[in-house]
Amino acid sequence: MNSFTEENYLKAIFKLLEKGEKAVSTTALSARMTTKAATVTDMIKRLAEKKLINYEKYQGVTLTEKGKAIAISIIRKHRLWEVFLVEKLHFKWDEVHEMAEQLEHVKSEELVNRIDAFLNFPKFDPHGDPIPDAKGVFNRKKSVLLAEINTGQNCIMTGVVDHSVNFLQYLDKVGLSIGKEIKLIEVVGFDKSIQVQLNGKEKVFLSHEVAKNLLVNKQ
Amino acid sequence: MNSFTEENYLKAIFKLLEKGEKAVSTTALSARMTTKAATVTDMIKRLAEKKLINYEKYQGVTLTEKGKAIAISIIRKHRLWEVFLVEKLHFKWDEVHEMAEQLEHVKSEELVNRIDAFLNFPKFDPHGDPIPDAKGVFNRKKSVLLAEINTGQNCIMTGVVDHSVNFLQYLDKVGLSIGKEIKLIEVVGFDKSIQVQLNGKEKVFLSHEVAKNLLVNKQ
DNA sequence: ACAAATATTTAGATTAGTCTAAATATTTAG
DNA sequence: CTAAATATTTAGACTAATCTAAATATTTGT
Repeated sequence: MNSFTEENYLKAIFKLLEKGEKAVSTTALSARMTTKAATVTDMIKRLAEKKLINYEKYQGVTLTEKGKAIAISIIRKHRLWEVFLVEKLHFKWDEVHEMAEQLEHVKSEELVNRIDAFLNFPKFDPHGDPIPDAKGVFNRKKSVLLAEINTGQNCIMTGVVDHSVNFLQYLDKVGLSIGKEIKLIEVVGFDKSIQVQLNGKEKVFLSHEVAKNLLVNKQ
Repeated sequence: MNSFTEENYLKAIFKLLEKGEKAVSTTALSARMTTKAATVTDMIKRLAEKKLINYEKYQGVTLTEKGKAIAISIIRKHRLWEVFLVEKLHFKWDEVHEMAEQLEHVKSEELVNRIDAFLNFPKFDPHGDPIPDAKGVFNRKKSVLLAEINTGQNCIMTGVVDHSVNFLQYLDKVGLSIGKEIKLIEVVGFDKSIQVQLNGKEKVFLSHEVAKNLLVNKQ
């Protein structure tokens, strides 16, 4: 079994690799982990020993398949717990990170899969980040706020920022729900309200306030 | 902050003290923690240093108020998580211990209190053990052994003494579970086995050994 | 009561994860 | 292209939690 620290290093390496570099430097990792470079060198030697990362002196590291699978499973647990904390325990989306950092290390595949089912297999966490499935497969695109996309862009609604009953009821009324296709027709400069087309059919107007609270995935 | 290990020692000391002794010996603790006596001596020195336990060489240990409060908070978390796992994720009551052992160390008072509310403030865990409230007060309504009640008495099952997988699986099979109504029909003098009626319906025979391991609240 | 048995502590070692300081390798700028 | 700047690794040390072996204290049985 791997320690919390090892799991955290693997997660950090995964996230840094996701940014595009082909290998992660000791310095980048030490910044991410808020430890010293010497500490990172020690740790990556141990992870390489365990065949969780590929490491050559002075050349940075990459994940092996085994290491990558562990990193993804930690990310899956982190994001599912975040959904649980927000949806079921009504925490705000910006309060859950620290708790999820601890919960992600609870060791039980069965537990995380049951949480997944309990939450009805969510695809995105409350921050709009995609949740890998039980096989480690996930949609790599992060969701963005509807208020931040360009005219003409086609999207799929993936979540909300504001979880208030009022807001959810409003969405229901205008016909917006998770999975709905949304195309941005135009932005009105005056108040930044927008006109969108739903499922290639009805067009509706949404205030900037509403657009700031809707998460979408660009298509 | 205290480490997982420190929290586990405090919990173990609390449980051993509950058994009635006025101090916990190094040997008792080493058996409970499955570590060596020498390891326990090191650890209790550290806990005494932190003023979480009272310790005098060769005299065993007791908990300070501070240590007791921590132990109770760990027990509260453990039992609430067990209720969550059984009630919400539909685990069987004999599958949840290991997961709860990990979850009990997640640090957030707010989290455990919200879980408590989410579960509607349960008073007993799935094994029938009482759950301390947010102030550390146990519901002291002490359940009694089924073996100790009188013929004709109506009870509600609240827990078990023996937590072995074997015993819990046996109970499952005969249809006994927390909350079940049990009426004592008769005691057979020969071997002290008993006949009980469940929920005013089916009657079943239980050995004295089983009756000695079932906790009930008289109605 | 006192020797044998048992319990407890001390001493010295190990591993994971961290640090600082020094050594070495790589990258970059003139 | 080489010297300076930067990045990385090595060496040596520290703490928490554990161990074994040895020393010491307490308890028990005749």
